[in-house]
Amino acid sequence: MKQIDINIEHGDCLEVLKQYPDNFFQLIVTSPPYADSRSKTYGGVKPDDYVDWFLPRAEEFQRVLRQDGTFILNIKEKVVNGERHTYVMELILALRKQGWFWTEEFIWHKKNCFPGKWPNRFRDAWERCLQFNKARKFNMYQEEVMVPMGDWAKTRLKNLSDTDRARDESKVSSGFGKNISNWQGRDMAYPTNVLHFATECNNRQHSAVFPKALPEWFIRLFTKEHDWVLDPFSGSGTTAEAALALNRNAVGIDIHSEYCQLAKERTAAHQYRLCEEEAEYAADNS
Amino acid sequence: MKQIDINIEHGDCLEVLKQYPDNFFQLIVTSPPYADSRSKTYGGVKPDDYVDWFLPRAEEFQRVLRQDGTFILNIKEKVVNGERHTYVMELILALRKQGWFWTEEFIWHKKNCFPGKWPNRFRDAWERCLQFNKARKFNMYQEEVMVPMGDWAKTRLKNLSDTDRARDESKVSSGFGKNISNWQGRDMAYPTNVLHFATECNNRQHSAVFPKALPEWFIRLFTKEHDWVLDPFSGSGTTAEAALALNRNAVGIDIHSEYCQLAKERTAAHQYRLCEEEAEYAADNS
DNA sequence: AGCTCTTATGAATCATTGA
DNA sequence: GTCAATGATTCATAAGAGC
Repeated sequence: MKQIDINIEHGDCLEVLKQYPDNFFQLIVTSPPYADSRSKTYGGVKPDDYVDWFLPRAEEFQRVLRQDGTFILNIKEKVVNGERHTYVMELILALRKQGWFWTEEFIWHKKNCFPGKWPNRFRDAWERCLQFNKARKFNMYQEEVMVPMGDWAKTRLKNLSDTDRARDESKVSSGFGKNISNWQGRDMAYPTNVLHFATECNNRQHSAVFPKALPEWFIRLFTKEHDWVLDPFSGSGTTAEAALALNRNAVGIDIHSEYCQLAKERTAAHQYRLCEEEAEYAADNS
Repeated sequence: MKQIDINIEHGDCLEVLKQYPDNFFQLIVTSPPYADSRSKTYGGVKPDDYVDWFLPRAEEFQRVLRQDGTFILNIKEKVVNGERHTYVMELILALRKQGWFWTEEFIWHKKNCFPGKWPNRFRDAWERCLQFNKARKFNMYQEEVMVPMGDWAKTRLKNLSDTDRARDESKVSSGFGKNISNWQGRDMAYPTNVLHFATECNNRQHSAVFPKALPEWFIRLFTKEHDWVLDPFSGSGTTAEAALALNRNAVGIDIHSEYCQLAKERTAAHQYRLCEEEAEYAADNS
């Protein structure tokens, strides 16, 4: 049994990452400090300065990420002066100039978003999860995140009608046909690019709204066991905890020592479990 | 009873709109032809040329829109060469330079999105509905789109199948069950900025590009009866039909005469109904 | 009125082939 | 080599039919 490592590092990821070699991490998944929000607790980058602040760090991310690795950026633009700020749009364009491929934009639909009422907008119930890659080919394990198929399909597969196969011939102008027989024996379907996760509102001391299920989903999709996962804005260590629970190695970096302390405590339990298992394994094989 | 007008105009909106005065429309809601490399399908604007093509038209939109009016743009970027093209990002930035306020981005979640499987991406289940305004203050009637809490909860609970529960990974403490208590005693709730509409797949001759419910929602939210609604890329007239059904005046413009013909036919039924009602009204008051 | 079962089809994407 | 057309892949919804 291979050892699972976990490093929680204190400092600015721009500096800390210099210790890490090129092409090291399989996945970077992070929810960086949002512009200006929580300005006291988290450094407080102004919306207008956000891109300039982010880019040098993204350059380090690109260096330490493997060629077949993936970078997931969970972000949402703030409302400034009654309109959505454009720093996320600008960031996407700037990251592409930096050499990243903007492969996809997942939507995280927050089902139990914060209540509230404003005169000219509704509650914000979604965030972006931007997928960037170093190359067009990257590792992806789609089967790991399959979801139960709709009830409709299940009942239908019991009796396969003639017309279900007939559309192969009667193709429409688009040249689209279907072959329902492929579905037989399956009760799982591939998900879409809209993710449904409830925000965790546990009244811990940290205000992170990042539910563990979110990094978990991307870790399962883009890495296999014993791969290395990085969260350069680690906060209370949700990503590291998720990685550990899935038997991946993890590095979490945060500029606040309190958060690092918290993250270390959270991951300690997992490490203890892993050590136990290792000891058992060793005993069994002695 | 005031007369409801409907104009379906044939031509390029860039030209046709010149006949309309400044500050005329209360709402512009449209789903423009998406960028497409194939030139035959719909005018065929190439992704790289999209912003340049769109901007002069947006300038006309800005002229004919009232100060307190709203412009809703339903759009989604295509995948080009394995990554999302950036023309929508660039368009948002360009429209802001043109003077528009980018107030909000609604997400249209298409639950019955197009099937398919690919090695490095999942099915695309959402589109953007970008909200632009001429001023920070604009008309908005939030009560008109409130969702009935009781009914929704009831049907939701009734239809809550096992797969629904398995699919919603809201197994956190704040999950589905807990929120039910919050609904007690409340009939209506404000929606969020995530909209759920299925694409219409009726076996008619004309296939609606977007479901009627989508323009309907925005028309109810941003206009009152007898306001003027514009769809500059009208297609088969879904927006005009929705506007008419809600007792709003509508103008639809499309560059294809076949679509204009179709739109006229669709709206004719509504106009007939309105005339009938008017006649009755007149008879009652004679 | 309900309920099930049947059927049509949708702004999709990718790899390959052909011009 | 670049660009355009073709074939292969696949799920959720509503409308309609039948009971």
